[in-house]
Amino acid sequence: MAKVDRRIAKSQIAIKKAVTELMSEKSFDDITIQDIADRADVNRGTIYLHYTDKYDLLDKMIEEHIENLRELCKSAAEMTFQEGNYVWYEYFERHYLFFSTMLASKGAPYFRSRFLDLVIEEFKAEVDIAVEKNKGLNEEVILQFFGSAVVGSVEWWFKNEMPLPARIMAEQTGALLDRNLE
Amino acid sequence: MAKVDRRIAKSQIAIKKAVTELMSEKSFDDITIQDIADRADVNRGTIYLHYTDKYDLLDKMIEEHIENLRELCKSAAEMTFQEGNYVWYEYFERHYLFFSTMLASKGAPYFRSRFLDLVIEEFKAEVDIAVEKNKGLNEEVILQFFGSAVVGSVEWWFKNEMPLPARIMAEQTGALLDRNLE
DNA sequence: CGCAATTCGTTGATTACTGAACAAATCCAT
DNA sequence: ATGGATTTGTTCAGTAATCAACGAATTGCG
Repeated sequence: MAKVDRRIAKSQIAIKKAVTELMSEKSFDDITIQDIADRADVNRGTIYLHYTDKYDLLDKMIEEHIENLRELCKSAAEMTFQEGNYVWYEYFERHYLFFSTMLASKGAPYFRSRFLDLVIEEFKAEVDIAVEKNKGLNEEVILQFFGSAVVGSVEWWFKNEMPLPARIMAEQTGALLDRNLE
Repeated sequence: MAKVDRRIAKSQIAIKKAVTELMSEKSFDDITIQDIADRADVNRGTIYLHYTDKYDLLDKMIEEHIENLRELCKSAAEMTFQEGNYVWYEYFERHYLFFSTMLASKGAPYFRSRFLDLVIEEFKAEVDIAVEKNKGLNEEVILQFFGSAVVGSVEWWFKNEMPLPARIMAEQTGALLDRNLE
């Protein structure tokens, strides 16, 4: 991909970091563009250079993480669910503040459904393969069932401040998936 | 003071941080301008906008810290040595990486003498006051004696990875100074 | 030593960011 | 609801940083 000007990269990183931090402190509705600019140490106008408003900014942050998770799936295509899950949980851990605020705060309920959509989408190929294990079951039901299970597990993990190591979470939820879908 | 463009502030902070980090990893002589630019995530040319070369850069970093310590002395003018020392030790702690590499590494022996000069300079006023305690003693000797003592204590503290809390160091060296100069 | 490779310091054209200002929209207490 | 204050989104001229390129100076290896 064409490499971006490092000034753009730095500005956007600072802005996104600022939003994540602010969302862990107060509701998204109460965050002003000026708040974000101050926290990011960036001129208010700079934000408008990259995003039309704060909703667009949050959308792009969400889409970026969703896209990154999708990319991780590609590289994990040949793995078992246990191994593949671990790649995801490492990513969650690395972006702890973002995911915990996104899944915990009421400010961004949209993220949860966006996240669920991705999980289901990534499951589709696997379910096709595991036909004999699930004969007589409706595919949509299977996808919703296990998709919700995965999302709920991640939510529980963040809301309880990661009581188990990522490795363990990945192994256990991975085992449950392997047993049913592999 | 006239507020500086935040782009300038950010660039200079990134550059100085990069130098400090690199100096803790290798000798100053082995650090190239490109190294600094890479670490600071800044174009190589940007460094030349602010500094003539890496020696000028290091000089300005040193002078800035010396000046900050001098400022701290002003605000601590009415304190005892114990209290005033604590203000210094808090500053040392906050800039741990800089001071430990500057006092430990062979790359910047100049800093030590610059630091000693400052300590002696700041002691001068106090020694004038404490004449009766030190009658019969040459002022230059007193200044060198206690200046070296302070610098040596700080060096020991950093070289041994701060074995005592800043608070204790400040109290104990402060007590020794109060006993002799106050 | 001699030569290749790296680093240096500088240049010029381009782009991103800045700060200040503005009218319009929104918020909020009375 | 009304008026004052804040926030928004946009504009503009000015400045800093970018990237690519350059010859000159240094380094380091065979």
